Amino acid sequence: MAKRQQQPLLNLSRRERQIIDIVYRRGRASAAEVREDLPNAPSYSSVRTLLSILEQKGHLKHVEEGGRYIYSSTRRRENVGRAALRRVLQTFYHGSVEKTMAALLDISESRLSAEEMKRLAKLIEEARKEGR
Amino acid sequence: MAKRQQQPLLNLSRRERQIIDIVYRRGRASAAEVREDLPNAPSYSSVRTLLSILEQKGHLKHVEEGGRYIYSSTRRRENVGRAALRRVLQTFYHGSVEKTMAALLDISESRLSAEEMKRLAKLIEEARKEGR
DNA sequence: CCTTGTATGCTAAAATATTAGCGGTGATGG
DNA sequence: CCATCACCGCTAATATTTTAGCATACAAGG
Repeated sequence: MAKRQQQPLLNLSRRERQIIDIVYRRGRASAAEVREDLPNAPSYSSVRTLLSILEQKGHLKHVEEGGRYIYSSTRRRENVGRAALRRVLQTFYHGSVEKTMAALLDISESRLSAEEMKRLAKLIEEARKEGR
Repeated sequence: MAKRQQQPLLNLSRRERQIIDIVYRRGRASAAEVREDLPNAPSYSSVRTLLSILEQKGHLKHVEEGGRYIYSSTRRRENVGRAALRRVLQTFYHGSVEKTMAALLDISESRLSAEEMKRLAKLIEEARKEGR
């Protein structure tokens, strides 16, 4: 039974994916900036082509700014982030939030300040109350 | 400045990615099972070709079982999961564990039992102590 | 022992993705 | 006013991905 195609992002080609990733990471970017971040960057011309395609497919939009195009996503970063998170959750952690969180804490231990920890604890506490 | 290619998984084609995703999700799978989960599933034959390619590239391995091949990943699910999590963290949440966690709690609120919440709180508490 | 169903390997065609070249435009500054 | 620079749109060649067909093997059932 073929699944429905709920995730347009999962249907992108390799380059398209790399590029859209860069745009999300940066928030907004020109063709030149995208190119800077691309592994094995192709010609400037190629990057522009891909950007056009992504725009045509509805993933990106652009505004002209000082004569050049600045691209950004058409979808809310927030939503796409959640979808990506959900995917990781399902694919690698059997849907277990607990396991995912443990992993998350783990990969970032050194970077977490006491202050952040505190806020995290609070987040959990709140979710706990709400869930009741 | 072109970045180094640290993530072999980011270099896969569309179908390859979809397939490897399925294998991770299932843990292990036959060609027929993979095909079941593929959106817009191509022929059985095509799926097998892709599986061979992925094996050749070193992403998958197989064992014969009752006359057919059962595929699984060559890399530890754990490690790949973390890499994926790191990517989401960077791409959508500016590297903020706190924000990521908030989102994680958010997408799953209904699914979280009180028991789980408790364990989560404990996890945070422990990380907190360790981090001191 | 033959037929059927389910697999595999190998091969090649068809479809898509990827790349880059060319011509044109507008801004800048000598 | 002209040369240069940094863009963009359009087009087309090249490379890769994706698909499926065909020959074969092996096990199970009649």
